[in-house]
Amino acid sequence: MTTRPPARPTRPPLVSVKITDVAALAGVAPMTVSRVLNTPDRVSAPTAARVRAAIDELGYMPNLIAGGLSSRRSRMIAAVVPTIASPMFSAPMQTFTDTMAENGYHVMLALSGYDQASEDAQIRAVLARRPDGLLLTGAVRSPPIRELLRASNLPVVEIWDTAEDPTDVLIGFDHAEVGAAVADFFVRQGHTHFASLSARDPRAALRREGFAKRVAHHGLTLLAEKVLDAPSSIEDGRSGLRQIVGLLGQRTALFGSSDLVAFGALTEARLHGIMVPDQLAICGFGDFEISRACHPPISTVHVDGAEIGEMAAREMLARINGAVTPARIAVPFQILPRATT
Amino acid sequence: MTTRPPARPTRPPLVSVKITDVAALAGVAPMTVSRVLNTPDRVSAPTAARVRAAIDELGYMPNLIAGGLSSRRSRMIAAVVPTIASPMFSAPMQTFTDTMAENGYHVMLALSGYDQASEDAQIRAVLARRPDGLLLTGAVRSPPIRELLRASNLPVVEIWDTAEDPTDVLIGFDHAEVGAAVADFFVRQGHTHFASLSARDPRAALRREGFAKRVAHHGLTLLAEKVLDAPSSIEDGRSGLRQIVGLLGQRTALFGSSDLVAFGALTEARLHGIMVPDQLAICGFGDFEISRACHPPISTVHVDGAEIGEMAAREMLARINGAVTPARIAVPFQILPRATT
DNA sequence: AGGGAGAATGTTACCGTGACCACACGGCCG
DNA sequence: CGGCCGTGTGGTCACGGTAACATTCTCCCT
Repeated sequence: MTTRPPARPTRPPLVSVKITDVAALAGVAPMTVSRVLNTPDRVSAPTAARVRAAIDELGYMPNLIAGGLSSRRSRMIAAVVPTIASPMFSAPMQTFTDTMAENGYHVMLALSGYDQASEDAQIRAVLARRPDGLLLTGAVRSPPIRELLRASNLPVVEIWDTAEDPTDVLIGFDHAEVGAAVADFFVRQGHTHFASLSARDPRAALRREGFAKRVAHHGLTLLAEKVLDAPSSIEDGRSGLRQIVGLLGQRTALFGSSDLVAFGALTEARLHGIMVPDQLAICGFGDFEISRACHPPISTVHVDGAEIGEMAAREMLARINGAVTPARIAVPFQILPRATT
Repeated sequence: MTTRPPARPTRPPLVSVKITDVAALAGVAPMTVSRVLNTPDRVSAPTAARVRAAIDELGYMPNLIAGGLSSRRSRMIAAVVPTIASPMFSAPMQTFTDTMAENGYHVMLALSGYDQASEDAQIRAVLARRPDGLLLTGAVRSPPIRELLRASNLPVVEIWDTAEDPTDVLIGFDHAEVGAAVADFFVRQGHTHFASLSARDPRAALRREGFAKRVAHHGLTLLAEKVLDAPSSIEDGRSGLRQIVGLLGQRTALFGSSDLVAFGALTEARLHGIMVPDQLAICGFGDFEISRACHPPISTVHVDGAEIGEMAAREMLARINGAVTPARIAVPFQILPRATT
């Protein structure tokens, strides 16, 4: 799938000014120019001023490719996420990228979809760029890739998941616990009949299973479990509800794998004349804006994607700078009861 | 704002296997290994097979940093977008990144917010990485940056906009025309009183102005124009409607700068007991999923963000490979009448 | 049979920077 | 007053590849 572009003649340099030109104009050695840019406190003030003047005059722009080769630090992080079309991943990517940029790092984006092989391929491909760190979605499941990453001693931050044995650092929560907590929440409200509408992705599956197990544990009835495509959309929620509507009883509690699914289910339920929450209670996941801002507002599980992205960036920076940080960081989740339960 | 990370000791190489190791094992020159990877048709089949065996045995992973320095081709594109939190930008970024990846290019992501100075800074920062091309949102407005980009002879694809004089290639449409078309659409439906709810971003402003001018041109009445924060959300649409609700007449046509704003306005209007579309007609912009999948479905302006991202990728690849492509590519937009007009 | 073209591979010389070590200089100490 | 240390700066070379040119060999044509 990753095709090499055809060979082409060499392109002239983007900007022809290089560090030696600056050095010549300022009357110093190239190394001193490099120090002015990278370790300014090791250069005397007058020299630094001369160098900066030369940089401005020539419009010098350092070549980070060359610098990266020489220093073996690319000042770049690679992020492999399934998609940025869902708020679940775009929110943490947004804050992660911002926070890394504030600290002089750029983020290379690789989209893996929901396919395991594609994720492995993307990880291999980005490693060829020698990133200073890797941001991954979910724990790495492929053993050879895990080995590769561990052996490389590269900072790896995995988000949105828990695992017994993370590759390096993992920031997330137990999705099965989320499903169980939602089941308990419904049970406390007196529900006895349940259903779920869930995306075909590993984390959504864990939530669905956690929900189902807890329902069974209470000895109550799971009327329907419908699995939808990933990433699942409002439309998936609507069509999902249409498909299970015949299976629902007088009073059912529905767990949607994301707020988009929940919103779709809510929309469709009302069109069918089903009273929410009296006949159908609905709880989503993710606390996306839509669940808060629609009417009636949808009960959901709050998890702070933006916060996770920022934490991931801090962990990444700490690891890059040699700090030893805990291997697993639990992020709290919280059920937000609103009008649909 | 872009702080350099503190200096650190050199990191050991990610993978210690280099091209010379492969060459030694295969009994060929390093250059031949390079050719096997980059121009396989210039290597005899038996030699290529030996080299590939050596690559597999050693687990060799090429270093694109080194290759990029030597060849002056980074096989990387930098994308500067305001945010990926809005479907407006995440949709084209998704398809752009996918399409570039299929062709062996990675995408470096830089988020500029809606601040001009930040965009300039981000462009300068990413240029230090010597990308093979630049994807920008909207035409570059800063003259020194334009000059820099033009002089660098770098493929630059600007999307989501039109301009008399694009930096290189521009893919988009005239936002003022969109506003005018929406006004005409409302007028054809017999509307005489209008309002707009619009984000504080340059392109939304153009749509709003185009709308207002066309309303004035028809000699009709613009009751309210409310400017919201960017990127504007459902909540902005709701609070915006609350703020203008007192100004609205018996029958008003409202133009929202995005479907999120329109959805918020719709939600709030119904809570106020305003009949949609009889008392308040609403048209959004963007054809996001929410406008299609909510109830009642919201009339909107369809523009295909995913298509734009893919076109941008094709243009980018064509330019990188030396093709001369047209400077301006007009993307059609289309008003989709649904239940709110 | 000689020579020229073209294919396959090797050799050399960088690409632009930063790590490392050498070195000059001034001040402070015993 | 000599040696020692710290600061500021310069010189050299390696980082890991690839472009460009050189070389070898084969095959085919005249």
